[in-house]
Amino acid sequence: MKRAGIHQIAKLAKVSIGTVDRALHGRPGIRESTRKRILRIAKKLEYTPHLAARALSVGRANLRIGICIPEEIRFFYGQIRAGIFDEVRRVKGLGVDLVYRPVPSLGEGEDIRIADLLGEGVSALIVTPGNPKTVAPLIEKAEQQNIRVVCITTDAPRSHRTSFVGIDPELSGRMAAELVAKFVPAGAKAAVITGMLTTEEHRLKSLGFLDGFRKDCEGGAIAAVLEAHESEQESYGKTCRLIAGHPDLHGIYVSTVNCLPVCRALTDQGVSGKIALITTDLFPEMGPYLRNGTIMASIYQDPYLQGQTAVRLLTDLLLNGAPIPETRFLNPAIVLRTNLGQFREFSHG
Amino acid sequence: MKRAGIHQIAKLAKVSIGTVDRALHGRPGIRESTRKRILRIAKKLEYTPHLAARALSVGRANLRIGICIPEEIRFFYGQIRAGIFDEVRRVKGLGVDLVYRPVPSLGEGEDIRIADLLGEGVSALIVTPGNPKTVAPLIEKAEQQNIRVVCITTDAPRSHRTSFVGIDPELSGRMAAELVAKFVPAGAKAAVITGMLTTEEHRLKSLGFLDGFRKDCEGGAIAAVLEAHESEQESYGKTCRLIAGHPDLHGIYVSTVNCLPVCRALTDQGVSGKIALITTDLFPEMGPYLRNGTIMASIYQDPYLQGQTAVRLLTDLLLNGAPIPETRFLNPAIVLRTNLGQFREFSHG
DNA sequence: CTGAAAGCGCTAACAA
DNA sequence: TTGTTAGCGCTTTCAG
Repeated sequence: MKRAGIHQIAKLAKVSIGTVDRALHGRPGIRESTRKRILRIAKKLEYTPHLAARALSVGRANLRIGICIPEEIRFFYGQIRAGIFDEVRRVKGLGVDLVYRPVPSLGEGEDIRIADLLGEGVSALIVTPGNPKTVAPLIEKAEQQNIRVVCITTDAPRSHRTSFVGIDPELSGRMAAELVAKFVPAGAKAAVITGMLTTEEHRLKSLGFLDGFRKDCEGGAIAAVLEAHESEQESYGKTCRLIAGHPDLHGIYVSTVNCLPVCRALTDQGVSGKIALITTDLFPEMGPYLRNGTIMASIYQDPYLQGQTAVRLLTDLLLNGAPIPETRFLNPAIVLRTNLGQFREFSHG
Repeated sequence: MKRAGIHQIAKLAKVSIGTVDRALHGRPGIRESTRKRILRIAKKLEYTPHLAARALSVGRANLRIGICIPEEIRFFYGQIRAGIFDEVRRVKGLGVDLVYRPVPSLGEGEDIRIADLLGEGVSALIVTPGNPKTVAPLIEKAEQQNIRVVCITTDAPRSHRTSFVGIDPELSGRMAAELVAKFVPAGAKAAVITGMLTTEEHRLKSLGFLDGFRKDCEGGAIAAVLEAHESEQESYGKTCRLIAGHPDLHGIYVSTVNCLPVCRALTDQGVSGKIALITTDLFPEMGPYLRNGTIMASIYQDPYLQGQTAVRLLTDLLLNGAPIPETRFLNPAIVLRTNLGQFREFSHG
């Protein structure tokens, strides 16, 4: 059987297609009773709009997605960007387009950018809130204007954003713990090097690791949880002291992207390969350390997939009316020496 | 600036849109010289067809993709199927549709199914060749009719299929080796349990493991490479004997999906958790063994992503004219206890 | 408040 | 060999 169209509905309702259109889209200038009637018929007929027809009729850009992410294209955000752009390109034919308003770095002037986007008539937003507190009101405002916002990588917890795409930080920590626990002997000591524990994400990763390690490693102990505050020097120094102070240390989990100082410290102290080092994310400079065994494995957030997924959630929702999950945790990938070449960071330059 | 359309071209070439259409699509009834001229103009204008318009005009099914995969929906192939169907649904609006002609099990009557599909006017094919030798000629025939065929999961090496989507078996083996090597002490013994070594895929997985283990595990040795021929009994029996005969065995890699007998053998012999067991793929029955540590990790082929990727390659090629890689190796995922819930097999029932 | 009609860019059938 | 024309299903504008 053929799919019902707007004409079909019009005929059954004994109105014109114009009226049907008004009813379907909540446009003004129609009596409430006729709208009800039309909607009922549409439902009965399981009407779904013909997207190609709509795209054709409305011309360019049926659904504009605003993007506000950091401009730093070198690694992580560049991958997110690529994932978003690639996915949008695939559905351009359906009238999807994007408005790219990046910020120079995470959180830098994002309020202005997002406010701009709201003014540009987008119907959806993808953002990495750098400063959730100041961004939250903007998100509220957007959602009230019926602009769906999807947070990516970092969430805006106190807002009513439509969805979040990213990884589950606690799971990241647990995976790291499981790997360490399997690599080290029972009763071993391990340590966590993180950013600032006041940051929710870092706190959860640590927590996940701590709890996971306690359960996975019989008789294991946590030597320390160090806050490196994303500082290279601090990271290096604290790691050196950690190693010196704990000759029986067998595992280290670095929960931030800032793992190079730790690698250098391990190398300099001559314990590269002796201590199971689990890191986070992936960028080219990590290559040598993964290859020579300093880094045993890395928990990879798959930024490209995050970008792709964010766009998919939105188009599935806005084009096909698919349900959208409130949060979408992606499966962290595990980077080893052998599969290094499989990751975009290492195969696409 | 606005994108050039068929009208624009017609005006510049001083012909009608009908003629432009003929030129653009290699339809008959046009002088070669005018076709050349029109094509040149189109190129200069960077003409890209408006897919929505095309889909609308041509009505249902602009690009029909034929699917011939095993019907066994329980696990692996069910995931492939889901990936394919989901992805097709997302571009249905662009006139993409599929013709599903499954075989009961791998290779069973696939020639007939594929031949059927060729007769049904599809313009692309996604197949899992069960018997590459007999399928290859059909693939040749299809490609000669300008039907692009993508092999999925298993390749048809001697054919000119347009692309292959799956994992690199050798890499699978290497990853397993890296994991085992990291889990066991130096000088440890490991074994491989595989299907039939005459099968290319099994041979390559074993090879990858053997070579990888030799390099990754200092002083390590391979205790045995057992062919279990996908038989439960054989698998169980051989594993028991393997364990009995090698008290110093520290690692086992099962390169087929048939890992349950091995798990049972390890459990029955009381070495569950003592021997690092790396398996392949994922299905619900593996859950308990992953949770209790009998299986240390599994190398997951991500069938859903394979299906999705196959469709994407085809639509990108046929709709957007994107280049298509001759082979597309996906990154095998690593299943651990902690991330078990992230996989579709365990979160979607 | 509702109806009628003109396209959107392309395909396909028919005319010349 | 080429031109003309009628839609595809929807949005939008202009009349009523």
